[in-house]
Amino acid sequence: MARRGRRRGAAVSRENILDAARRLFAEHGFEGTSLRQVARAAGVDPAMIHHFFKGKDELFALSVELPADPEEVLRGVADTDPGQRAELLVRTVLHLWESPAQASLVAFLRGTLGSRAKTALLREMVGRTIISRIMAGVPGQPAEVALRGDLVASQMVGLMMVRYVVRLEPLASAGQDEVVRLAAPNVQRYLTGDLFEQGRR
Amino acid sequence: MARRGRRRGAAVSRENILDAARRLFAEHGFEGTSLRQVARAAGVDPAMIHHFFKGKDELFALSVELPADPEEVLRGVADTDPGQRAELLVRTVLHLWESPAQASLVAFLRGTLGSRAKTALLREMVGRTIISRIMAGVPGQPAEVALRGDLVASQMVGLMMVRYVVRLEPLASAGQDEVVRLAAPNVQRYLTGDLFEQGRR
DNA sequence: GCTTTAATTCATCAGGTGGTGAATTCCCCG
DNA sequence: CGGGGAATTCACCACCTGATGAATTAAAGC
Repeated sequence: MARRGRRRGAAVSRENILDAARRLFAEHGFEGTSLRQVARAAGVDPAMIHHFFKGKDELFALSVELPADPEEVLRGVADTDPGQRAELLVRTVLHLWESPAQASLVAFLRGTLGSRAKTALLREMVGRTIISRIMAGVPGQPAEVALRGDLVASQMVGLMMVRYVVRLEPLASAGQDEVVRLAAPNVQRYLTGDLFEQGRR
Repeated sequence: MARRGRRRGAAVSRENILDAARRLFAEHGFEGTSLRQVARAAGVDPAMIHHFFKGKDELFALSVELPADPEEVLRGVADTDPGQRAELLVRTVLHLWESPAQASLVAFLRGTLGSRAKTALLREMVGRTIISRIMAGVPGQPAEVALRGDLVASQMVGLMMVRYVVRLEPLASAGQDEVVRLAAPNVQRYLTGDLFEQGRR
């Protein structure tokens, strides 16, 4: 059934492989996904993967690479007044996660959280690149701002995990606007609020 | 060097295997860890694992099983006035994660988040068991309480991820008391605060 | 139209995977 | 002290893993 040699028509196998890889990595993680599964899902011989990519690592890197440049996505956020930045930040992140990029993002998290070695990559990326952009222009001593950044990250990461990875209901099905309304005030406190207030409410 | 037959002295191999499994599952996740690696780390023949456990699944389940019964750990929390429950909740969870159980907990998360199938397990467990205990006695309509529970979970999960799995600095090294002071007010808002407040601070 | 280049499959490799059955050695109970 | 049962290792099994090199076919460039 599968004749040998080049197929007729446009050459789309490379993209098919990337699509299949995205899906499978998102479902089963990095080590839980085999090249043969990917090839089968893409309707292609396993050797094609090595023809197009150097190996499993490169396939993973290219298929789940962040489909959007964090700098670009967060540009608007960094330009907003820190005192009202939270709402836009939450909205922007939700928007990104509900785009076609979702499979890549889940795959990235699943593959990346799977092992300690890969987690280091995520730490560098989230830590230095993303957080620093989110915190740009926030007043305060550097040490304090860094701590605030981690706290913001903790809330955002938790939101992504619960809503998109674990999919806890009813939060997973809540509307985007509702989630923004619910979470933004907490994020805002981490960003610029009084961290040492006593006996609120 | 390794003689055949039973070793002299006390029989500790079973515990050695469990310890090694905990460590390796925490570092490399479920599929990233092989039985032979575990056996090697435990200084034992691979066949021992099948002698003591039914297979890799049971080894994983037993080695990373929650070392503390959620019901017991959260008992004090559920008994506290909901209006001041957040501080105790955060403190309790931090305490648990800084106990010897940490390796098991990280292993549980790593193994569990690795694939979609295993994530369902976590969803059931966190969703029905843990959250319902945390939210016991919180006033409000069931649907609203469920949503509040998910929000609390999002902050707690994010905190665990950032502090213990990804280990973002400076949050990872912050003192327990400080983290409680920083995060508890936000958790409290999710628990019993006004979720629809406008233009705070 | 011919040649170069890329896409595709096949056959195969060395090594790792989880798992099994039997043989050997020791502990513990009677 | 004798014997039953548990602990331990060995020798395998069938299968899957990522990877390679050569052979075949089609598209692209001239």
